[in-house]
Amino acid sequence: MINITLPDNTVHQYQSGTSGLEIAKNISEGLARNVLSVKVDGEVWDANRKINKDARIQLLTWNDLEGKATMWHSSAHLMAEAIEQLYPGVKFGIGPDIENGFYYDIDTGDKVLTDADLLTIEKKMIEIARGKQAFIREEVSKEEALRHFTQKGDEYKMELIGELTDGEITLYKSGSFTDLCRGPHIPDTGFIKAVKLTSIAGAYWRGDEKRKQLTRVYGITFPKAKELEEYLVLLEEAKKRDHRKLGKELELFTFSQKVGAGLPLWLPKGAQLRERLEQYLKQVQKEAGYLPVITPHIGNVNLYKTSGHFDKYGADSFRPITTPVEGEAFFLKPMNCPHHCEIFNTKPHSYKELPIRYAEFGTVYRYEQSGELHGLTRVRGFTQDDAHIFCTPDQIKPEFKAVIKIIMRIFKALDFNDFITQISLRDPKTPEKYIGSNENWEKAENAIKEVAIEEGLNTITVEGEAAFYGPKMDFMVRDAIGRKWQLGTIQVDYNLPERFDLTYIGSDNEKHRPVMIHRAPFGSMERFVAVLIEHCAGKFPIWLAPEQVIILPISEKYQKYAEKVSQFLINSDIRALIDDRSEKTGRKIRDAEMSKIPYMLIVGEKEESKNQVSVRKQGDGDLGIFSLESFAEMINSEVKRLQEVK
RNA sequence: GCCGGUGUAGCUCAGUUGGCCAGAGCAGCUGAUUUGUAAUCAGCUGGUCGGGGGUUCGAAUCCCUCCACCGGCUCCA
Repeated sequence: MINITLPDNTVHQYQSGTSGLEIAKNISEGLARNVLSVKVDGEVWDANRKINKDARIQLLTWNDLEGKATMWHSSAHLMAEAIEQLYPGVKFGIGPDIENGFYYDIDTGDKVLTDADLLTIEKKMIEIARGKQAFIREEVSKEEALRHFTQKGDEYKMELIGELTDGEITLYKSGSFTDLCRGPHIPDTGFIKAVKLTSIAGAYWRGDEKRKQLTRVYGITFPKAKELEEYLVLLEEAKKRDHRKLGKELELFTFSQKVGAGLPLWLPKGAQLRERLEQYLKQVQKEAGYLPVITPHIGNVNLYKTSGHFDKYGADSFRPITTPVEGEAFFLKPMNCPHHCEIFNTKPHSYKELPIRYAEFGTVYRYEQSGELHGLTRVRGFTQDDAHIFCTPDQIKPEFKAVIKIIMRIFKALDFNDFITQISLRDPKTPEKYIGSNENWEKAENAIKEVAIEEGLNTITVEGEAAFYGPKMDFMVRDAIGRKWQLGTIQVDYNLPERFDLTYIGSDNEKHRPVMIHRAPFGSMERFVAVLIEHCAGKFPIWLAPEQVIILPISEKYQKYAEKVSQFLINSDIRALIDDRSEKTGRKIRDAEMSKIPYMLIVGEKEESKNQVSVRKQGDGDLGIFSLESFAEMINSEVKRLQEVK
C-alpha cells in the first residue's frame, strides 16, 4: 500500500501502482472525466501512470495551468499525427505547449504549407481526436530510440536523442504517431473537442539562423467548442486595442513609405501626448537632481570606436555618413552615452560633485532588420528618455534605488500595475560576448541583485540577457496581444568610464574611476506611447488626453455661448474645442465618443440661461448639470490628482 | 535577413473562368436642415488598383521582380 496525500492534506491509502486517474475515479466520476494529468511530488505525470510510492498528488484539470499545458502538449502530438497522415514523409523538430496553445516545428520537405492547409489539418485532427486514441508511454533505451527514428529518417529527433542520457528516454505513442517525448500527456485524444490552428511561420532549427528553417504551425485547442469561440472573441477584442489601429484612428502617428520603414511620423495629437509625458518626466527629474544636456544626432566614427560600439554593432548599423572633402566618417547616433561621457570629460570633477546626472531626450537611429519593425514598438529612429549617472562605486546602490523610485512613480501615475521586473545577467557560458573585467561584472551583478531584494521588487533573473557592457534591470509590460516589451531600463556600466578614461578626484587627492548608470524610465517615447495606448485602449488619462473637453452646442443659436464656455475653459488651463457642425446632438455625441474625448459639454437654452453646462463623460454617459466654475474645478483637480502620484 | 500571408479612394471593404469609362459605406466638399445625450437628407469630389517589368487584341485579375504591411523566427547598444 502507498500513502497518497491530497491537496487538502488528507492522506489516503491505495494499492501500489494505482494511477492518478484511478484515484480521481475513487473521488468522483465527474472529476475523473476532467483529469488531464496529475502532479506527483511536484512533477507532472500522465494521469494513468502508475504511482508506486508515497506521494503528495494534485489532480490537474483544465482549470490548472499545468492541466492546460498537458492538453496543449498532447494537441501538438495530435497535430503531428494529422500532418503525418496528410503529408507522409514529413519530419518533426520540436512541438511544445506554449502560453496560449502549442506549436510544432516541421520539415515539410517540398510541400509548402499554406493557410488553406491548416483547415484540412484541423479537420483531420478533430477526426482523430474523436477516435479517443490513448497516449501510451514507453521507456526505451537510447539504442531503441535511435533505431526508431533512423528507420523513419528523422534526423532532427536523432539529434535530440543524441543529447539525452540513456535510461531517461521515453516515447509516446498515440494512434499511428510515435514521438520522442518526456510527456506527460492526457489520457486520450477525446479530451480535445475544439481545434484552431492559428498561424504558420518559419522557425530556425534550434533557434539558430545558420541552420535549416522549419515550418512552425501554431495552434490552440479546447475541451469545449464554446471556449474556442470565447477565445476568438477575446482575440478580436484585443486587436481593437492594438496601438497601430488606434494610432491611426485617433490620429496620433503614421508611417510613410516615402519617409522610410520604421521611421514614425508623430501627428499633432500624438506629438502633444508625447510632449506632455516628456514635460512630466522633466519635472520629476528636475526634482531628482538631473541636469539637462543636448547632443547632436551624429557623432564621429572614432567616438564609437572609443566606446566599443563600432566593433560590436558597426557592421549592422546604418552606413556611416562621409564628408565631401576631409574624408571623415560620422554615424547617426545609436545611443547617447558616448556623447555624455565627453560632456563629463570637459572638466575635472571632484568627488564632492558626484553623482552627476545628465539627462537628455535623445533621438537615436538603429538599423533594425526589416522583418523586425513593428508599429511604434520597434522602429529605426526613436527618442530615449535617457540619462547617465556618473557616481562613485558607493553611490551605485542609492542611485539605483532612486531610479527605481522614479520608474515606480511613473508606472503608478499611469496605472501600469501589470509589469515584470527582470534582472539580466551575463551568460556564464559565453564570456567572450561581453567586455569588461570579471571582477567588475560581479560587482555590478551583485549590486543589482541586492537592490532588488532591498527594494522588495518581485523580479525574475535571466542569464544571457545582459547588455554587452554590463548587467541591467528592465521593466517589461505586455501589449494587447500578449507580447512582452521592455520599457524602463537601468544598466550599470563599468566599461565606458574605462574606455573614455573618465575620472574624478577623490578625498585622497587621487584620480578615481566613476561608475556609470544608464537609465530610461520610459525606455523610448515611441514604445512607451505604444504600450500606453494599448494599456488604456486609447482612453488616455485626462492629463494626457490631446483634447480634454468638447463643447457641443445644440444648435447654431448657442454658438456664442459655446465660445464663451470654451474661452473660460482655456483660461482655466483646460484643452477644449467646439463641435460647431450643423449636426444633431446625437451625432455630435457619437463622434465625440468615438474619438475618445474624455468630456462632452452639451450647451443649449437651459445651460446658457444659468451659465452652466451639461456634462457627459466618455464611456459613462450623462453626469448632469454643472456650473462652469465647478466643472473646471473638477477637471483640474482630477488632472492634479492623477499627476501627483508619488 | 528568413518562412508564410496581405496590398483596390483618407478609412473599412466589394470586385478572380482576364473584357463596357473600377464599385459601396464612412470621411471630405456644397446645399438644405437648427437639431437635447451614440449616425438628418440630397448632390458632388476623390483611385498611377503598392512600384517596375512581362504575357495578351485586352490585366486590379496571370507570370517575374522590388517595396511596404501582417503573423512568426533570428536579432535588439
